[in-house]
Amino acid sequence: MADDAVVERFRAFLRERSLPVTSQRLTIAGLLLNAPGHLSAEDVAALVRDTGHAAGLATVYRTIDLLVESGLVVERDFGEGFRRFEPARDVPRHEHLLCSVCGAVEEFRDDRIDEITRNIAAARGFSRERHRLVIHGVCRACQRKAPAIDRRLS
Amino acid sequence: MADDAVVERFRAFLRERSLPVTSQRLTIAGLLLNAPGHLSAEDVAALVRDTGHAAGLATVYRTIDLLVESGLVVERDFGEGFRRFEPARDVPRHEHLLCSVCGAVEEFRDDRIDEITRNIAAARGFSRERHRLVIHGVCRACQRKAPAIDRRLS
DNA sequence: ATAAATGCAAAGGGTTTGCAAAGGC
DNA sequence: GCCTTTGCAAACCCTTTGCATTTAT
Repeated sequence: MADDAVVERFRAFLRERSLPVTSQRLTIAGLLLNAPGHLSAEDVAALVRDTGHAAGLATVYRTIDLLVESGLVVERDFGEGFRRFEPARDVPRHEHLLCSVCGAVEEFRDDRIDEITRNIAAARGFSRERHRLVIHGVCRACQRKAPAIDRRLS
Repeated sequence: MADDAVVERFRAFLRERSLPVTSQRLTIAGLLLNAPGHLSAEDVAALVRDTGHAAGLATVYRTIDLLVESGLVVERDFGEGFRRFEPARDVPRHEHLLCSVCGAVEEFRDDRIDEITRNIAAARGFSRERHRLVIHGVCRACQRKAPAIDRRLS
């Protein structure tokens, strides 16, 4: 995993910038770039530890910054009080559903959103850079568990 | 302003809960509920000071919590690292445009967004609570100033 | 050898909380 | 008078930064 295609692209990015290719950077990149997505910085740090590697939290943050600058990772803010990061591979214009019970994130894509936001922005004389749409709710799995809890509480 | 209709509703909310009606609470409610919208907690605290009143920042936060619980104020998170609050009066389902230069917030409404998110959630077995759509870009006013800056930088 | 990255701990911004003093009911 | 709020400062969470040490080039 430390030498797969997407990590190679990060390595190339570092070389272009004449930045040292350190083992921490490769470890973090290898894990985050191949993760299923939507990890917090702490999640990444935990992954590093769990795979038997070592990297301080500050280094995780600093490496994530580089991955974002390289365009290989994108930053997400779901209003949870912390940021999440996902590999750019998945990015081509998708939106998110966030489960308010378990924090799970699902993705969806709908071209109408893009078109609508484009039109709205144009009508307001707004130069649109991007948009963020998040649907908050309860995922299927948590709904199955929820009724029992509701009964207990009421 | 301290005794307008919407502040009366807050007063009623406090009474229902048997909570003391303090001058700080009325001041904060009167200012926030009648504000043009999208204020941070610090904005509210500054408003309090600027109108010759006094209330500690902690009290501002605590009172905002009550206003949110009462449903008279809604909380917004535009990913700026802090939260904003707006009177619920404006809320009937609107979305936001956020200027990434000056931080100005504009609102718009589009019923298709609601319908689309409803359908997406249903298709995923997601019980939808709400959604948040923010268009990030540069507002008309900032675009007028930007070209000069661009030239200066390049 | 040089310049940069690392790790740790301290600082930072927004927000919350503990506790003595003040105030509504 | 009892119970809650208030104000202040300390604590808190996530993130960034300063600095001595280690590492890539």
